[in-house]
Amino acid sequence: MDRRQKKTREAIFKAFTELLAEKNYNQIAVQDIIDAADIGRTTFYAHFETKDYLLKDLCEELFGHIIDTAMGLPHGHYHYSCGTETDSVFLHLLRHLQENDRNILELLACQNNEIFLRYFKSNLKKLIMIQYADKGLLQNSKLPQDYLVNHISSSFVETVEWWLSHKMQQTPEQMTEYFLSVIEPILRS
Amino acid sequence: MDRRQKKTREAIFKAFTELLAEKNYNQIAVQDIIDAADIGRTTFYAHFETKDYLLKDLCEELFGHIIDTAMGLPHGHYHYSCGTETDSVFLHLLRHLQENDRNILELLACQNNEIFLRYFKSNLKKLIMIQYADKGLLQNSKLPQDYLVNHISSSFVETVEWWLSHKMQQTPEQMTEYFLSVIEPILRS
DNA sequence: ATGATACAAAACAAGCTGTTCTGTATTTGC
DNA sequence: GCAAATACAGAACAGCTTGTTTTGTATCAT
Repeated sequence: MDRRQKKTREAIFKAFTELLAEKNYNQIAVQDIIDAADIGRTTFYAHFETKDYLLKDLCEELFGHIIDTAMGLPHGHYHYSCGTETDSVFLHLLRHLQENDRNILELLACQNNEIFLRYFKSNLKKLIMIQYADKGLLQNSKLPQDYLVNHISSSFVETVEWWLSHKMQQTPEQMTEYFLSVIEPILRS
Repeated sequence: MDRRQKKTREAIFKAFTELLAEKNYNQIAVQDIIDAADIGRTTFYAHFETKDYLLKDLCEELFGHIIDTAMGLPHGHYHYSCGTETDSVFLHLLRHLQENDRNILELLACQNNEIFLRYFKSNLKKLIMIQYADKGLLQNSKLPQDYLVNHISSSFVETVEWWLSHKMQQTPEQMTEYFLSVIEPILRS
């Protein structure tokens, strides 16, 4: 990709992220992003058709990255103690979040975080399907599988949200324990 | 309250609700609401400072009503078999939703439903505190109480959302069973 | 009946949007 | 290295939305 394109694209993402940390999504004008990114008006519209598409692209880049690394795909950054059986993907995810990779925390904690949480949840579902379906844990229950998957991913997202609202004072290990103690009893039923 | 005020206020709510059923919140202009409600421009701004405040007021009226009736407060409409011990408040709520009181379903199923689900969840928390805290069920667990309350209310909201996404083909009783089988194991721990 | 209140209509400045045009800088292919 | 392609800046634009102001009319409460 053209060096210039990449540069402006990231400048827009950066400006947008910073604005989201202080303002509501609805209250951010395209003009604000243009000013903050210090680019020409034409340039923005050359990259993104509209503000909504910008958000969509940002989310895909963000959560694609997060989920990929959680699934152990190579990404050239330090891999914690993954590989251990007891180390759940969820602990890995929480550590990843704590590291605040790509300023994702600002976005998850900002107003209108529903937008990001929705993407987060959507990507989590895929992850959970892979993680649990193989082991047959989703079959044991009397509940419909998609209800269960939805419940698990929602619960994880809520756990993250709760963690953020408590300023992440708990350790990732502690949060994993909370989450698992709310989820595991159901899988055994 | 003045008869005229009440009339326009409800005309605005009605127009807004109908617009939300077909359009995204962001895509609805104040002008659209004014046109749909068939009122003067000045009148709208005399009632609501901005579109966001309109939404806020609508939510408060809506969920205040829902939660009040769920808690058994008198509201002059048919009360199902409430009073029975096994009849949970949640079943009552689901039946209430199925009845589609005040077109709340359109709002919960529309785009940008996060706005309403947020209010829904917030009101549910109060309800759950009252419902469970008295019985000491929230103390048994090793989990922080507010984590637990958050988890329960979120799970209920997610249950409703799942129900809606499946076009409410399940009975309220069935949905209550799903919900309780996901929640009760935790309360017994 | 009368003063207060709610509303309608129109006009207004200000701001945002998305596009188009012209001209400049940078990159890529050869 | 040169030339064509590409990315960008700046300005100007029509169209729309917003929130306010002004003037005048209808309805309510007492």
